Amino acid sequence: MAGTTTGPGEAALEAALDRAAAGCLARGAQLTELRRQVLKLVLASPHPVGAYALLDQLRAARPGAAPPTVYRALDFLQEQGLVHRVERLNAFVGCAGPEAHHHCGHGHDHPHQFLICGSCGATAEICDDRVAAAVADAARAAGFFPVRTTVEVEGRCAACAAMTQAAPAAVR
Amino acid sequence: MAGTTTGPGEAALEAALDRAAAGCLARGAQLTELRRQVLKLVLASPHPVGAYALLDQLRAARPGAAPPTVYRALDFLQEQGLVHRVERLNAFVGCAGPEAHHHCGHGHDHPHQFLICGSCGATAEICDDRVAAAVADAARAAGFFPVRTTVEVEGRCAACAAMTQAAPAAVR
DNA sequence: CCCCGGGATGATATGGTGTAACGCCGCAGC
DNA sequence: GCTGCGGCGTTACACCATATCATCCCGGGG
Ligand SMILES: [Zn+2]
Ligand SMILES: [Zn+2]
Ligand SMILES: [Zn+2]
Ligand SMILES: [Zn+2]
Repeated sequence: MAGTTTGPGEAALEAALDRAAAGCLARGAQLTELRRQVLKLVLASPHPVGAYALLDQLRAARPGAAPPTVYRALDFLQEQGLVHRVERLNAFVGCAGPEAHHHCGHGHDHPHQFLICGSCGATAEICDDRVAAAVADAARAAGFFPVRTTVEVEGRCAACAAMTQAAPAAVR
Repeated sequence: MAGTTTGPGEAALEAALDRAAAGCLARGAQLTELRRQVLKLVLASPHPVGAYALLDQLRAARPGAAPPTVYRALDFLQEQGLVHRVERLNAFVGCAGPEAHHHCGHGHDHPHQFLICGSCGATAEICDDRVAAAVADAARAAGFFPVRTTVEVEGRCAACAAMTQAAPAAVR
């Protein structure tokens, strides 16, 4: 195994960044060096990462970086569908499947849901059309015109649930 | 009409507070004067209200109030299912139907979804079982054990959508 | 009566998150 | 060259949330 919880390997990471840059160009936008650096940090993190944590890491390469530096980059990356914000955590994650979603018919502003483990912090992105449809239906039934939907589920991931059952006392 | 966007009338408000107090007692908790004041402020607001806005209003009655004062009260009210937090807004709203939900089989920790108008700020709470079921199914299908679910839809309410269509330039 | 424990509140301090506003620079395009 | 615009640096500020310790009250035991 190359990296268990350390994120993707360096080579795969650079390849993903190149793909992201190409996608931006195709949409008439530009993945600048700064934005690329921020995206790299987000993708390299195994868990959602706060803006100020990104800022700390970013300062290694850019000593003058300040909050607006990273927030502007994150806004851009969100518009490009490369990064999502996790509202419950005030944190950011790389999109799990920017090109996989193209394959299943979704653009760069695709519906998504998060499964957040309250025990280990792991956050998984899923893309369930039934959920998206149910939410859109319920909203329209109330005379509402949905634009953007946030679905975040807090609970236990499979690994943590198994561990809790095996050794309940080991948590604390 | 008693109050269009000014929230419920004083009498209805006090009645709701009395019902809330009775519900708390039934669950072995106590709606103290402070908590009752905070709940009253939340219920009186036609829109989601931030903790510091509540604090400002609360100081009229309690000059010494500080952030922990209002946050502790809000935590209690959330546990009692009398108030919800809107993650996207970092704000709080009174639960739309604490006793209506009992009627349809939900306890004081009931599933709910928010429809947030990005134009006028109006936030409606709905309780759609199909949405709740779809989210729970999707989570379990991924081997995840859901505990608490957040569903928040940003878009346009019926009134704002109609207005935008009638006079597109009137927004700005 | 005194002591004690727990719940609620008061009070102070600090940390975390996000944005406004201004200015500079480089690069088209006229 | 001037201008418009996008990207970025820089400063300052506003808003959101929690940690920590002290105090008060009130019911239960000794
Ligand atoms: Zn995604
Ligand atoms: Zn876990
Ligand atoms: Zn509710
Ligand atoms: Zn509206």
